[in-house]
Amino acid sequence: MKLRQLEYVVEVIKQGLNITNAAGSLHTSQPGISNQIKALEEELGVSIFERNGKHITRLTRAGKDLVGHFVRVLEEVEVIEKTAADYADPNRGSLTIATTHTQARYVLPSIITQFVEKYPDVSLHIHQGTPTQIAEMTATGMADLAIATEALELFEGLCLLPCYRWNRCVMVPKGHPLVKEHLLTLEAVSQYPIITYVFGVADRSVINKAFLERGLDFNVVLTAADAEVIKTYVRNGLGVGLVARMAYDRKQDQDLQVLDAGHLFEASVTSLAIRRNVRLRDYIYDFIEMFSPHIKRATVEEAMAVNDTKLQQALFEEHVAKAKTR
Amino acid sequence: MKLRQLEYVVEVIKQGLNITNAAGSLHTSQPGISNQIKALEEELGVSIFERNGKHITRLTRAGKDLVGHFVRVLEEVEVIEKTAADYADPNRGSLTIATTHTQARYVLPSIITQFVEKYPDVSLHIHQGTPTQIAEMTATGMADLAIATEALELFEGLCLLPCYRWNRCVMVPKGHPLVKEHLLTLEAVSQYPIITYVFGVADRSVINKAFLERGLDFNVVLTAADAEVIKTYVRNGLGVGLVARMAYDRKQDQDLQVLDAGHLFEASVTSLAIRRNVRLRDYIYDFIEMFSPHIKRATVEEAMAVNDTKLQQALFEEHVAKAKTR
DNA sequence: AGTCGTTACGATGCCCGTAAGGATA
DNA sequence: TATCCTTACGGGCATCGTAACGACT
Repeated sequence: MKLRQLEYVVEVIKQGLNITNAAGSLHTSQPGISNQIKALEEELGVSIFERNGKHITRLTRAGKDLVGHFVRVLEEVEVIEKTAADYADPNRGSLTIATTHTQARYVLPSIITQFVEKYPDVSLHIHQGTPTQIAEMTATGMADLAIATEALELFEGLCLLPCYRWNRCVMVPKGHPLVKEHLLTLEAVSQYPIITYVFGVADRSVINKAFLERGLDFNVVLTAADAEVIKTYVRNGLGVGLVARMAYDRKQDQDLQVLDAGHLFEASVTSLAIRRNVRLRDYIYDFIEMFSPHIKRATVEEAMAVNDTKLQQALFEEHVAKAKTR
Repeated sequence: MKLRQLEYVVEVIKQGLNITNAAGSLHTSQPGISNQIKALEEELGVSIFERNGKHITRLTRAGKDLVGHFVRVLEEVEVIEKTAADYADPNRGSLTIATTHTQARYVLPSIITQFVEKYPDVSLHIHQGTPTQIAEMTATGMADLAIATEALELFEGLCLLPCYRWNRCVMVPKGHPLVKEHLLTLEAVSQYPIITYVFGVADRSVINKAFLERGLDFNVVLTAADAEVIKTYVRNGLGVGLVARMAYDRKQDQDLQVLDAGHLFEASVTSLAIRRNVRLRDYIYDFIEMFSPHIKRATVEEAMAVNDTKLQQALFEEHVAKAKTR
């Protein structure tokens, strides 16, 4: 039995039982995979794949039973490699962060700056996407960690850590009538056309919920996936922007006026997700702590060790309570 | 990284950091191991062993951290092999039982007979030894399961399942004065020289405890490791035998008389031990159930899954309650 | 002097990639 | 016909065992 053989089997399954595609993604030849899998099957004395003529149709019962163990072996091998890398050179390696526009544009820059200064030999990659894409990238191992406010909890195999609490603000052009309001109210805001996030980004549903609970009609004239686009239309006078508070840039947004809306909406929590059963490099633990100081290495390891779904939920709630407001 | 390299490292450690011995036990050459380990260290970028000139002195910090993972990979590989073997041919394979004389001679024969009839293609091995040896053989994987009354609980990495409860009897030559006693008492027994087990076998301490609690002097003239030896001296008139009840053989021991002593001593429990994190072949589960019908496959798997020492203890006690008297 | 690990070297055999063959949709 | 897996084959490379070397106890 060879590790390569296990990898091949797992990749063929990942590629939907297609050896050709697996060969492509593993940068090797079809016959190589075909032969190795056959050799493995012969050594084990059981077929892993059911073949109809010259096509793979599905896993055999033995195959289904075995694949889980294959995956566990390969996961453990990965742990070995990462552990060794940390001893070999704790400050060299790569870090891939999957995140949303909001985090990448407004929250991460200062932390990233700190991080690259401390770890100049770590090559950093930021993948931007929707919360769902982010979660998937992390679950499949393409990214080391995910940072987002939504949809991370949906993925099996991810370990979730709440980082910070945030709320929204209203952005208007200078001199807008809303500025004169003594204390901003939902009623006042609802008088104007609203520009805000699309659903699935930045916990949009919280906004709808707030208006609906007060029985207010509100007119969303435009939705966008990120605050920069929203701000552009606010500048054009299309309506009032309803965005995350951290999306306000003191220097670049001097032509806009910000009205805090923290008292109008339920706070949202931005979380960080990592794949379970993975060893993180030392510098990743450090990054996490830079990003969210209350999450120490021990906190992460504790959360990773919890396997029961209910306990996970309980631990998550406990951490939510500790998350500070940004 | 190759599985063979991981095996080599683990074996070298098992052999007390001696490559030469590891080569011997793995049936390969020293240079092969030396080179493979060096290749692994190079690939991982860290030294696993500390070398003083040309001698291995100890594990490096990285080595200590990594070896645990190596072992886990190899354990999982073993699970794969056993699982595959069960699909390939569920009734072919081998079963190695490590046990004491008492079990091997008096308890196992009937079960073994049943078993070989049901599984003629399983090659059966019985290793006899002291409880400590038995436990060690099982912990190191030399034996699939251990059956004994003592010392099994001392080994980390073993999963313990209570099988049955048993007690002792007094064996005397025909016509011995003790036979006339209406109900056997410790006082009566203590009047005669006693022949029984050595310490460390068949829960000998229970015997001492019973006499001491009653404040009785008792005279052990001879101790032996197994009941056959004890019976021989009883036949020679050296004293009365105090042995496990199941050591009485109706046919061969017709010249001896048996007096039950179940009311005089605390019952002992014979247990079965298996190594943790191991997949057992289907027929081994069947053997266990033949041996101890209340232990089903699910019972074993449940006990194996419990990792916390205290919970293990609790589960064990619970099973002890279910163990029947033989 | 003996034990033990490393280096050197030649032969074996495994594995990879290319090319061709056959089966299915 | 297009897709896809298998078989066949030749070249390259890793690995194994023997033998010699060097270091430590």
